[in-house]
Amino acid sequence: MEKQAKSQIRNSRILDAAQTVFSRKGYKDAAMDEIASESQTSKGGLYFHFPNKQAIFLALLEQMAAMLRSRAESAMQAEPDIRKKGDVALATMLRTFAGHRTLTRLFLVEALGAGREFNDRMMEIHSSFSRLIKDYLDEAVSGGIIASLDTDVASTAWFGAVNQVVTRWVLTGQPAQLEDAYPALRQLLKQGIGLSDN
Amino acid sequence: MEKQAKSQIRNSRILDAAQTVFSRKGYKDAAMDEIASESQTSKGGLYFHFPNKQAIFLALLEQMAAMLRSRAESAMQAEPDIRKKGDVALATMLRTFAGHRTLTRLFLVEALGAGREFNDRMMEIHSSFSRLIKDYLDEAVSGGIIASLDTDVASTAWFGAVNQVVTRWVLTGQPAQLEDAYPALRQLLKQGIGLSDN
DNA sequence: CACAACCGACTGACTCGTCGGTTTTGTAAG
DNA sequence: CTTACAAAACCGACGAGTCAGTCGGTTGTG
Repeated sequence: MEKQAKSQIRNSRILDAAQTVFSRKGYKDAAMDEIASESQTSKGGLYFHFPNKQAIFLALLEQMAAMLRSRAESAMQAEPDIRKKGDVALATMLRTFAGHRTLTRLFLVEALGAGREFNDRMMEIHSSFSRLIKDYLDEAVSGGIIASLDTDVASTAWFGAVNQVVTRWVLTGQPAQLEDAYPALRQLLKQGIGLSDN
Repeated sequence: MEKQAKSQIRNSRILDAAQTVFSRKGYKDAAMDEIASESQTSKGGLYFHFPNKQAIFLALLEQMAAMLRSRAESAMQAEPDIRKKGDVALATMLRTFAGHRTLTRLFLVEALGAGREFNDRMMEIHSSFSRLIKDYLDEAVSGGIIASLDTDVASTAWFGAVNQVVTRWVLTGQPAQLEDAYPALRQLLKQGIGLSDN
């Protein structure tokens, strides 16, 4: 096997291991030694692939954010009916979270308290999602689908509502199937902006 | 001055200092030595009043939770109109958060990622607030004010929506006055459960 | 042979909690 | 009033452990 491919494999094995350890211990309590042994490598190997601990964590966050964003965006583009774009985005998000529980845990729980350095990055990621929602809401407003409203607060609130439902699921396991929350959440959000449930 | 009163003062001065340091550094990065010097005490003094670092943090969380709960509950009891109970509770919460920014930061940001030991306690606190909301929603449903809905998901989503708006305010300072988010948030939440804005 | 990839002992910095000792306070007898 | 004494409150040096990151050396591949 060529070098590059092998290195690539190591790289993602490290990320897998980091995901496991971070989500088991939290950011601060996760030791590089543990990530090393979990990924069948050594401390030196880790530091060959990543400059420091923070970079590994950020890579994981970026990975999750990219996955969520791309899936949500393509799902929305594939749906021509503006009224339904929000629905498919929500359904897609829930499905993606449901399929990546440990990454979700990192993304929603560990990342916030991991230290001041991460808050900026996390706020950017949060903003980018709120932005996605805000653009959708603005489009719906200008399209005359819904009445004018404070889309800044609304997108933040929407994001928070979904966030909390997912966080509860991650931490307590309720609802057993995350997707079960979809109908109620959908109605709540749509009605909140004055879109009748159809 | 008698012993007990002085001890009481020390105790709360320690909590004040801890609040400052925890919110400046986060839980893990906050050193007991720093809390000691900030509270004009010594390490030994700290450990005379509290068994360990965790206990100090939990005491702060409990303090914030108790304040929020009692204010919200008494505000709701003072309001006879069921339709308006939610409004006054929301307004009270926002006002309380706005008046205690550093405690809010601890409560919503630092506490989540502070370690596995805190997640259980935090989930209990979250639940107790969701419960408060759920009871209100259930009362409104059985009173025929609103149509039947999944109050579990709804209360979680409400909590999350408020949570996120407050968190954004804590981390980014938007909106400048937290209370400015009240009208939009109020309409969003009430409309979401099918209560026309009055 | 050159260079990427990898190894793991080691260092330096840090911090929780402890403990022996000191000061302050309340109390009560002289 | 003051002396005596116990208990509460407080002090800070230190033990013991942790862990991110380094570095000199090794292995494998083109």
